[in-house]
Amino acid sequence: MGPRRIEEVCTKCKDRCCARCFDDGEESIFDCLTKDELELLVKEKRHVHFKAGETILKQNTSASHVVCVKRGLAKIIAEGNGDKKLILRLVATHSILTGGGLFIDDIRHFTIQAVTEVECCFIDSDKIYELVSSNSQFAFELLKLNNRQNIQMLNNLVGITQKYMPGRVSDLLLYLKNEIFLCNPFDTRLSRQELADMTSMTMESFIRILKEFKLAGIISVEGTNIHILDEEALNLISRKG
Amino acid sequence: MGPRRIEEVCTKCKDRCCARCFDDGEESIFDCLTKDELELLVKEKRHVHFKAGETILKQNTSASHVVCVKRGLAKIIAEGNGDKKLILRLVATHSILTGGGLFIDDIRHFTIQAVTEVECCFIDSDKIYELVSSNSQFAFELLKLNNRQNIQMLNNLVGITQKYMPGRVSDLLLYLKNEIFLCNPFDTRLSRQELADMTSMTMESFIRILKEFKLAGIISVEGTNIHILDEEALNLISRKG
DNA sequence: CTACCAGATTGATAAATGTCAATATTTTAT
DNA sequence: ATAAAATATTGACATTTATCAATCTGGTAG
Repeated sequence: MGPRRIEEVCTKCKDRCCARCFDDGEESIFDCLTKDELELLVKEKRHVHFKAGETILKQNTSASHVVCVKRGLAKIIAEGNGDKKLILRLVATHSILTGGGLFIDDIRHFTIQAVTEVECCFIDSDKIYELVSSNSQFAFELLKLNNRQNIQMLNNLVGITQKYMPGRVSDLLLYLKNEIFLCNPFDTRLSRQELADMTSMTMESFIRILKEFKLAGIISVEGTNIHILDEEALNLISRKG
Repeated sequence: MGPRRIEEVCTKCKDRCCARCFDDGEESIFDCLTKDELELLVKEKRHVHFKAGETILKQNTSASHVVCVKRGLAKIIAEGNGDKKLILRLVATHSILTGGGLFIDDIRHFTIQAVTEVECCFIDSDKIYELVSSNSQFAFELLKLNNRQNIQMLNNLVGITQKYMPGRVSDLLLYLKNEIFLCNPFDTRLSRQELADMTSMTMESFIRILKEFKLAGIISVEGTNIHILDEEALNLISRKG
């Protein structure tokens, strides 16, 4: 009944999948599960591979599964009327994604799309329901995760509604460096349009602000590669609005 | 051990307080609690009265309590740099308010302020922790409530970032009628500044849009009293952006 | 009743942001 | 390698929104 047994259930994935998905030292909401519960979770889950650009979950479809991203980078998009879209946040390795409507209307409230190649697992929502009922520590962890994500998104959106474009671009660059890529020259793999969609401005406006920052010596840019040269300047611009 | 016993614990409030706060036919996340659990929740809670304009909870203070609004209207504010503020939503009777940071950093992420006179109860956060641990149905209800509120706020903010002012004002008017006051000529009790803060625009701009709507015969306005004459027009403007 | 005060309204103007079209650059397919 | 397509950049201009100052309004203290 050790982890070995659990791993065998999923025949598709060899490396860090299944039980060990969530057993790599990173904090995880699954840490609190017993072996049996983990086995329940992992049984019948499906392992899926997405190419860059593919849609993982589509807004307004039925939310029968949650998704665990195992490898790669994905973006969470709120789609509005017309082709307006707002990228709410990026998702890197080892996150659980519910699509927003879990426990309520079972409708997804955002679209999730692969930025790079993405490997992930689909788990039945029902399993999550079961675990919330049977394991209060798990419910607690899920509450924490939800709250943390929502506060982050909220702060982000409040910034977008209250700051001028340079402040928003500063916030985005700092977010990318400090919360997503965790290193300094970083390769976003994101198009200008996608970066603009993270700040709620047009691509042209975004490019102009980026150019200003380049001319001011605050950053250097090479394709999708960004190097922050003067982080303090960005902090200042962010605070000033 | 009936409800009477529980009610006696709180000596301050006579009418629909304590156990009966949440026993009036409205759905409530407390419905799933046993009598004993309700008693635990209600013991040591404090009943507080606020005058219009007073701050109930202040952003960035420690989140040692949650608040149940029993009567009156309150607003939830995200305070930004400077005096910038964004009113995220209004809160009417019988809602539980956590201030946002529950279970995470125990810091409040918004300010809650009374619009009219407000009566509410303060409950120790610890009690909520205990109940989440001991009653999985309660954890579930709390998850649902959180998700519902967050999706609503998110949709609202996405609208604000993607629509021009007339669309945002339309959304606000429809929100006030359909989700807060639930009747048609309705008295908001909110100043022009507060209404503007709900749409992330300046007071002057808000007044101008309101005037346009008046001239177009879509609404009539008398002080803080608003009458929606042509809801379809508002829906149209909302959709169009 | 009168003078005051806060909130509401209006107008003129400036600033921020978006739109559209032209051009440059990079990527992809052949 | 070369052509075609997609993405990025730039510029001129239009639109949206904010800012600032002046005026109006209704309520209230004296």
